[in-house]
Amino acid sequence: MQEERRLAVLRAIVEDYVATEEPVGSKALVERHGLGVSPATVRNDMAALEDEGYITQPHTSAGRVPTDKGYRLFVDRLTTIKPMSSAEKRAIATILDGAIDLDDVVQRSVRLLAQLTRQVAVVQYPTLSRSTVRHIELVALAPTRLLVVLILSTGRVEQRLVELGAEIGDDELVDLRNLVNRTAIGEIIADAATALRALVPDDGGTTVTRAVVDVLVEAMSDHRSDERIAVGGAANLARFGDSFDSAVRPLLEALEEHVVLLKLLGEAHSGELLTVRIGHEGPYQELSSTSVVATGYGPGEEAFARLGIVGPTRMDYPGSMAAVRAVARYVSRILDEA
Amino acid sequence: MQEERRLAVLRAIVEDYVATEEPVGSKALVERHGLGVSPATVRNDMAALEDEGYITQPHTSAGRVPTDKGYRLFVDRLTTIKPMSSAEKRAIATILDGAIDLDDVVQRSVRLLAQLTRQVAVVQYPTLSRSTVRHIELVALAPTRLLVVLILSTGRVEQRLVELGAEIGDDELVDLRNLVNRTAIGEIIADAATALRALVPDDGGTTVTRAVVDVLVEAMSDHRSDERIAVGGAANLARFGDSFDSAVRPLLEALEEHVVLLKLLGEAHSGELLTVRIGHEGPYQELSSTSVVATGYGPGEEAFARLGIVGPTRMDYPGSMAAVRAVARYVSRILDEA
DNA sequence: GGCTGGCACTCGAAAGTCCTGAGTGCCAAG
DNA sequence: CTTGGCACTCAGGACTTTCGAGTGCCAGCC
Repeated sequence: MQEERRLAVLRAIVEDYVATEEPVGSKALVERHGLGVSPATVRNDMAALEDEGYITQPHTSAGRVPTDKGYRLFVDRLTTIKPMSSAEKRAIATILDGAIDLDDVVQRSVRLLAQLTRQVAVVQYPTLSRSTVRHIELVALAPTRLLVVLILSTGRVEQRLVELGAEIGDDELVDLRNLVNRTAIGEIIADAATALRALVPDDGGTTVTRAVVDVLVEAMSDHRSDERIAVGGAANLARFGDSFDSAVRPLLEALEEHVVLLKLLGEAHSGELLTVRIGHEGPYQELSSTSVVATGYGPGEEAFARLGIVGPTRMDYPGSMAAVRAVARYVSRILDEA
Repeated sequence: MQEERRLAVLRAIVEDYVATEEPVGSKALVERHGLGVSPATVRNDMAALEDEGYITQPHTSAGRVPTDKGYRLFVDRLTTIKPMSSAEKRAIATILDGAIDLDDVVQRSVRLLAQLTRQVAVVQYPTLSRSTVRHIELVALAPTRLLVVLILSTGRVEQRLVELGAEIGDDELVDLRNLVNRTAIGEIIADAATALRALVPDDGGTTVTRAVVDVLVEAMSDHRSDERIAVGGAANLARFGDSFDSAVRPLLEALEEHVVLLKLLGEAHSGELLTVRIGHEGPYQELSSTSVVATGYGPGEEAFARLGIVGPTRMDYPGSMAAVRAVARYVSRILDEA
């Protein structure tokens, strides 16, 4: 039972610290939370918690502050993700349902997430890798130049300009269009790419076909789009006027490094597991005072991309986790329907 | 001649202040710049400049700082835009020539501009309004559902999902595709929209045609894309650790308000005029300590979108102006070729 | 054994004080 | 018009003092 109270104390410390941004002392603690014991008792507990590494004192005579380990425990054992209010749910639904295409869904999600959590939100665009080919369109812009449009099952549209080495006639164009579509439609892009490549013998084939196939294969294996992300809510960083150098500056710099952000979000696994990475647990030393709350999303069981929020270690974890999870679910549902 | 020297003094003050971020005094001024007079003389000039409102003292006994009016004069009369070094020119060329499509051009421009100026860069996506229809594609996703793809002369691709009220057969689809393409291709989108609308009599027409036309017209008149912009280099704001509240915070907040940024960039006029808006000259009071250097860009003589940088009033105007102009020219040239 | 009140102690933050030097304005002389 | 000289101002840094929130520990109590 003392054990239980200690955890209660830790929870109280985390909650107060997150709320006030100031080290919390024993007296304030008993006043604000109704733990039925005296400050002295709490002090003993705090000493114990400190020994175990869950909290520290910034300086000798000040209140306690949770350590990364403390937050970890808080997240793992003391948090029940509070469900979103029905008003919030409705807001999510209305905002996301208004989206007109995939890009719009992503952009709306970012804004939404940033607003809900008042943190920096990051959403990865769905990756190509698991999507199938829905349609390929060839548009003649000039006798020797084509616009190749690749439409995928996720709604993503990739477009490329091709300079053919030679002229192409209308009939030829129709034939080619039929050919590539027959070959690729319905296939997962990896398979589509190999099938297309097989159309062109190693030694030759017509220059035109070769050019078009090359560009399609390139577009399909282009992992640039795997790395595309949308970022929003940078303005929320302004709230952390204090701790500017330690927390805001490095984060601000990281925000433009999409590779870094991707790594922070983590790998997209299947299943919908919510990941919380606290401070030093992350891969970047400079970001040791920022945490990441992220999860995968995608239609059905597949998680083909991730989304989440990035903020200071001192953040409202339950709230953030709830928001991230809720938005991910909604986005997944929308992708399901599409 | 005293008049001339006074301007020299103003220029020296601006340059020093921009470089050092500290109020500049008479003594330091004569030392660092080779004006062949004594500090006392400079002091007289400074007093005069202050009377006329070009500079002020932050407090009684400190150096002088340029006012917005001072910067204005500096930009208008004391600045010759220094041409970019050939190395810089080459860098611009290589980076922008590597772009694969319109979006990529815009995104690369933003990064480039941010790097060159070490400020926040903003690039508006080319507006729809002056572009023509290159091709319209209809893809059947399901018997009652179409993907409508609208390809414009700028390389922009707009896509919409349409729920038809009824099923559509293959032949019907081909006919419809031909019809809309015949009607719209080559037209400026405004004209294309009216022409398309004329296809459907007010009282009826087939539901399918009506649905497709509606969505096309909507896509063509969708001014959402007029408001699309790319932002980059927010990390550069981190350099202004001082003056955080006055300069960085409001700007950081504005960065997400694309409407605000668009207004800052200004209207796209034709011609390539470089606009500099200093501090309070801008439309937003909260941004009274930020300046904007922007210009229009676009193929040929038409400026159909704008790009520029946003930063503190205390910025390197000649350098920023040179970079903005150079990037705009290059982007325009690329659009010319495409 | 655990909880509590009491008490001496620590030490950061805020407020007060002093001092220095960069910078100014003005004046009389060149 | 320029210059050297001079008295004056005042923000910012260094130093000191004060204040109080918070702590650790101990002896007594349940």
